[in-house]
Amino acid sequence: MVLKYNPGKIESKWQKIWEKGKVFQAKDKSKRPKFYVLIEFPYPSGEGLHVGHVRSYTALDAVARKKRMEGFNVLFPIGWDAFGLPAENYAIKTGIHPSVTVKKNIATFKRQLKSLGLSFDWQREINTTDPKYYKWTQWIFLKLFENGLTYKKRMPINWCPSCKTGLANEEVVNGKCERCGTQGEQKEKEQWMLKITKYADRLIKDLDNVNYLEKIKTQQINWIGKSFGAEVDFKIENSEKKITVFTTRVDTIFGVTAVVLAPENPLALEIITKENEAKVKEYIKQSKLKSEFERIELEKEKTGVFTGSYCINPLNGGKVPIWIGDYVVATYGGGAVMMVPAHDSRDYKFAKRYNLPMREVIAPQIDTDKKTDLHGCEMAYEEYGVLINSGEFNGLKSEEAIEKITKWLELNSLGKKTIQYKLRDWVFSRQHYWGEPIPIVHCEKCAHLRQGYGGQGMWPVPEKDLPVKLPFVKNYQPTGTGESPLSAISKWVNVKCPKCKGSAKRETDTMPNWAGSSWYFMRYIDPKNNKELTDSAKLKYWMPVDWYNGGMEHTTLHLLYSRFWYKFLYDIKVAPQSEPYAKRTSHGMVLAEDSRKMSKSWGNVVNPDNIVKEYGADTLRLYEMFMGPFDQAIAWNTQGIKGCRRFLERFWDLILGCNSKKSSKEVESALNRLIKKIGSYLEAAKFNTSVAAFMEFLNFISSHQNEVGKDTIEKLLILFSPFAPHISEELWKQAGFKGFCCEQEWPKYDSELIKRERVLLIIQINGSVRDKIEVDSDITQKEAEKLALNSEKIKKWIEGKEVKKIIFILGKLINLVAIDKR
RNA sequence: GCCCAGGUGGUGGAAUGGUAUACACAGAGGACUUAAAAUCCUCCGAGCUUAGCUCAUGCGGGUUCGACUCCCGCCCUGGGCACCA
Repeated sequence: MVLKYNPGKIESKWQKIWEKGKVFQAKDKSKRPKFYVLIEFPYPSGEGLHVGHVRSYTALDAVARKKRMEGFNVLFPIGWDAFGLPAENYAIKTGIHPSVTVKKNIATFKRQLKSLGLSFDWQREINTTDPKYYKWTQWIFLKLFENGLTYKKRMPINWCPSCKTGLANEEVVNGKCERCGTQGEQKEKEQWMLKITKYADRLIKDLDNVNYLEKIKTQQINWIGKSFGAEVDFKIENSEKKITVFTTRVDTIFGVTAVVLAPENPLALEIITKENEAKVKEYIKQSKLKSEFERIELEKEKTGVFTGSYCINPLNGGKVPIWIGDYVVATYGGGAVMMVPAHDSRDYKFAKRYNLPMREVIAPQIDTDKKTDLHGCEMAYEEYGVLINSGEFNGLKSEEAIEKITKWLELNSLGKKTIQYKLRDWVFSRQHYWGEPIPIVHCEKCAHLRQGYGGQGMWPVPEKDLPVKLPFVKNYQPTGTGESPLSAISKWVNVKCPKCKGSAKRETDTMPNWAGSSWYFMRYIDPKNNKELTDSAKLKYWMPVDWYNGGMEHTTLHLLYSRFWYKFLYDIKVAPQSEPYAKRTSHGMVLAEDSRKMSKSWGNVVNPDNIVKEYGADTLRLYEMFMGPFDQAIAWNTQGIKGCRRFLERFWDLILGCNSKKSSKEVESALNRLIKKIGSYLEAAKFNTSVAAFMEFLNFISSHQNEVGKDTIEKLLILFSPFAPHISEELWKQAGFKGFCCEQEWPKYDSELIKRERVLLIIQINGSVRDKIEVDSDITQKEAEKLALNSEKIKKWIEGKEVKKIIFILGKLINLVAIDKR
C-alpha cells in the first residue's frame, strides 16, 4: 500500500530534523569557496508575513540550496529591520513599548518563515533595535562625523503634520507622506545631513563593475542625475556682486534675455530696487507659503517678478534684467538660471507670459533637402544646431560652441566647466523616539568658546560610551514642535560634556530607519562581535554579497544609501572592497486575485499561514515560483495553487511507484537535459520555467514508468529539493537513500547523453513548414535534401518551381527556397 | 515631457533568428461512481470549400531563405523621474 502525500505531517518533521542537524549553518572557517545570498530583511509589521515575502525568499532559498549542493559554503541569513513608525504609532495609541510590539511581531514572522522550510542560518539572526546592533550603527555615524561627512543645516524640510516629523525627499510621494498619505508641508529645522553627494560620481561610475539588472542601474543613474555644463558669472550692475548660473547650453548665451533667481536665493533680497521692493517681497512671501508640493502641482504655470536690477551678459556686455521666479529650483545649480526663451521651453513660457524679448541664436542645421523655417514657430527650438547672432561664434555647431565659449569664459575668469548632480544630501535626522539616538552631545560652554565641531560645541559621544541607549519612556507623543519625544526626558538629555565635563545636553534627534539597513549585511558575517563592527578577516572572506535580491522600490533609497555607506567604510579601511553587492535582482509584487494591491481595507489579503495549512509549504513555494516571471508583478490565483498541489501528488505517487533498477537510455537522456535546464534557469532567475521543466519531465516519465530507475529518481529528487525541499527529503528517505537529500552533491549533466539519436527534421518551403520527418540527428545535408525532395508533400509544393537555394541547420531543419519557373 | 519595462489563446505565460502558443489554469466530452468530490483519458487560437489550406504574437513598414525575436515609425499598458536649466 502506497502512502498518501501528506505535507502537514512531513513538513514540520523535516524542519525540525534540519534544524537539529544544523545543515544550513554557514561555516566561518572553511576552505570551500563562499557564496553569500541575501534577501532584504523584513520590517516585522503587525500584519505578519506577506505572500510577497514568500515569493522572493523562496526564490533565493532555491538559489542558496543549489549553491550549497554545488559545494559552496553558503551564507543565507535573516534578521529584522525593526525600527520604524508603525511600532511607535502603536505605542502612542496603546502605551505599549515599541520593543514589546516588535518582539511579538518577530515571533510571528519567525514562526511563519520557519513553516516554509527556508534554509536560513538562524544562528546569525540580527535585530536593528538591539543596542548591541545599533551600537555599531552609531559607531558608523561617528566615523562619518569624524570624517566630515555630516553637517547640520537649517533648511526647509518636508514636514508631515500627521506624523509630526520631518521626511526625506524620498519619503514624499506626490507631495504626500509616504507612510500616512497626509499632505506634506514645508518647515525650517536644523537637520543632520550626510554628504552622499560627495560620493555621487563614484556611485555612478562603480556601477560598471557590478552585475545589477540594467533597469536598476539606469534608475540609479537617473536619480543621481549627472549633467555636464558650465557656471557663468553675470556681474550685477552697480554692485560688486555677481550671479552664478549653471547651464548645459552655454552655446545659447547670446540669446539670454533675463536671469531668473529662485525666491529662496539670498541674493534676491539684496538686489531689489526701491520701487519694486513691495512687489518682490510679496512674491517671495507668497512662494514661501506654497509648499514645494504645491509648486509642482501648479505644474508648468510660470510666475515671476522683476527686481528692478540688471546684470551683465559676460559674452556681449549686454544689460540683462534680473527676475525672480519660483520655477527655478533653489537647491540645484545655485538657484539661478539664465533665461533663453528661444531655446528652452520653460523660459519660453515665462517670457511669453511677461512679454519678455526673445532672441534666436541657434539655427537648425539645414539639410539640403528639407528647409526648416522656425520663424513664427510657437515653441522653443531646443535641439543642437548652428550659432547665429552670436558674434565671433557665429557658424559654429552647438557642440563646438559649448567648448569654445566655456574656454573663453575660463580665460577671462567669468565662468568654468562644471558638473551638477540632482542627488541631494541625505536628511538624516528624525524627530522620533523609535530610532537610533544620534550619538552627539551639545555643550553650550564649549560653543561659547567656539570649540567642538564647527565651533558650535558639538562633541561625539566617546566610542567607549556606545551604545547611546534609548531610554525607557511612558510618553511617546511627538512634541509637535519639531523636537523628538526624547527631548522631554531630562534625565536622559542632561549629560556631562565629554570635553569640558560641564553640563551638556544630548542630541535628541534619532536616525531614519534607513540607517540600520545600510550596513546589516556586514553584521551577519559576525553578528555577536562586541569589539568591532565585524571581524576584518571574516569580512574579507564573505564580502561582497554574491546575490542580493529585493524590491524595485528600494533602488533609489536603501540600495543607494547602503552603497554609499559601504564605500565610506571602504575608504576608512573597514570594508574590503568598494561595492557591497556583486549581483542585484528584483522581484515583482504579488497582487491580490483582483489585480489590486493586497490590503486590509480591500479585504483581499492572502495569508500564507492559511495556504500552508490547506495545501502545504511545498505547494506554496512551487506555486509562487511558477506563477510568472520573477521580476514581474503578478496576481494571485487560487486555482493555480490547486494545480501545483496536484502536481506534487502526482510526483509523490509516481516516485513511490517506480521500481526499475536502471533507467532506459531515453529516460536518462531526458534527465540530463533536465539537469542542464534547471542549472541554467536557476542562475538566470527563471524560476517559472524551472517548475515547468519539472512538470514536463514528470509528464514524460509517467508514460515511461517502467523505464525509470533508482539512478534517475536519485538525481531528480536532488534537483527538485531547492524548490520543494520537504517532499524531496521525504521521498529521498522513503526510496532508501542515505543522508539528507539537501546535502547531496548537485548532479552534473553528461552532454553526450543529452544528444538525441533521432530528431524530427522540419522541412520548409520558403520558410513555411510543409513536412516533418524523423531522421538520425547527425544526418548530412545531402541525405536530408534527398529525403526532402522525395517527400510526397514536398513534391506537391515544388511542382513547376525551381529550387534555387537550400538552407540546412543540422538536426533541426531544411529550408527549400523555391521560385516559379519562367 | 523624459527614462525604463512590456503588448502572444478564454486566463497566467513559453519560445532571444529556425516547428508560435511549451507548462499550467479555466472550459468541453468521456471513464470510474447509486451520486458527488477526487482521479484518469481525449479535445481545446480563429476561419474555411476541413485527407488539407489560409490567417493570427498591438499597428504600419523594412532586413532575412526564415522574424514574437533584429531595424525604422506609430499606438497602447505598467513602473520610475519630473520646472534639475
